[in-house]
Amino acid sequence: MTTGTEAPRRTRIQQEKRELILEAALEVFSAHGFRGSTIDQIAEAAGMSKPNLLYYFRRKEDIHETLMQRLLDTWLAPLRELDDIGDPMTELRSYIRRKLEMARDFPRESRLFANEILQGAPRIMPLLEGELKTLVDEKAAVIRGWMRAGKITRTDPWHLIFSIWATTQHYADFDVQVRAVLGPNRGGEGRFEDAARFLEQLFLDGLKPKG
Amino acid sequence: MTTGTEAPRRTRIQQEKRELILEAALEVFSAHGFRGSTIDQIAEAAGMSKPNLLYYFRRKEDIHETLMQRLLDTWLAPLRELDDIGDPMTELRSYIRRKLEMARDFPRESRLFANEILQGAPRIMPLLEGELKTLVDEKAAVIRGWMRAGKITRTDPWHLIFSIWATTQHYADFDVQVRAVLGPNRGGEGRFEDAARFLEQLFLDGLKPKG
DNA sequence: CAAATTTTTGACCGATTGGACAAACGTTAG
DNA sequence: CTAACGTTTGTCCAATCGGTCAAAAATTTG
Repeated sequence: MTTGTEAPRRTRIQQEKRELILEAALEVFSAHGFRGSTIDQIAEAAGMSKPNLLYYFRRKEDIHETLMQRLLDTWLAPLRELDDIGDPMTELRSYIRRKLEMARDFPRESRLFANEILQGAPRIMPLLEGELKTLVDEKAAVIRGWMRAGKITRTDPWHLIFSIWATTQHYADFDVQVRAVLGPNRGGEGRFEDAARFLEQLFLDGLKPKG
Repeated sequence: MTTGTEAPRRTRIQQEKRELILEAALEVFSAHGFRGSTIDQIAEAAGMSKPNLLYYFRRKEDIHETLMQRLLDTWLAPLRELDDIGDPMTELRSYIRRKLEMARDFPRESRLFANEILQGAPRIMPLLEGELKTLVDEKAAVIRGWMRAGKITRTDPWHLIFSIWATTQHYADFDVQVRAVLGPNRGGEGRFEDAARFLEQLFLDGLKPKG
């Protein structure tokens, strides 16, 4: 009995070109959404003809699916690293910081994910209800443990996680709005440091155990 | 000299049908995005034929534009109500609550807006840099005044507003994810009350002036 | 080198899309 | 009633889309 996903067994050229296509597709999909993007756009961004692209990915959806699969792994990595053993405040601080760094360094990935969820997550619903829920429940239990031990203020761990997701990803997904509102002076690269300072104060001061 | 936008001078039927179309278009656009939606889908949702719909709105973009214009007014209403004179804590609490209520009662509007921003706000960029920035700057000054007066903890007012937007709108835009993670037990209608409690604690406790 | 294999391309196809149009149908005011 | 005006629809069109295919070009393998 072989596994469902067979060994790909790809050529050197196949590996390279597939990477090229995925990079181009990330650019295009994150900017226009799945239906808003055309194979031609992706092919042009990847520097090849449409039939050539379709030689590496037989369907448009295959590109998107591959992209989403890769994304989810790296996307949830910061939460996976939240460690039961570590100091609660330090753990939460570095989680927030890592999430904000991802918003800064991988805004396209964030927007790709946001697009998918906005449309009702038609392609990753099972993952949300399965892998993601399991992970969040697990980490919520960790946080709840810290609360029970009096290390941090008691709150709802799930909504705490949601609010960290929301605030950090906001700087990637709503980037144009953030920059427009902050204006040319404060909207430059420094906005992420300002955001980091603000979020640290908001979450960590708020979570300090009360006398 | 007349204004740029002439008086529409519409029939009773025109008014009714245009409303019907806009309602249907909100449903469709918010679910699939602009490019992901077709005129046929909107026409069917509005219970009329495509040519008939095009009799009321000459182009697909016109529907979207009308929808966005209406949206922005109601969308920014809560922030406009933030009152210099009122008690800071009360004002912020009701702002957060109102925003969360909008996420609960008008999720389609929220997603329509999120979609537009995600795509780089191609159709409302001037509004963001103009009207929106002006409003936010004005309210940030109000908040800063409260901070200077020692009524609330000092932080960055702009990022405070961003984080309120992000956390509240998250419950509309990422609704499927929230429900998937909370599961059938906690993901029901009660999730908004849980969120309200959490956000109140997060923001208001964090903003209480320190001893 | 030469055969086998992989990669690339131009031409093409059916389906879908946004939109035009004129004719048919309804409504309303005189 | 009837003429004028507003509304609705069936039909059609050009453009775009995702995807196919066979043949040419390039690469790998023996």
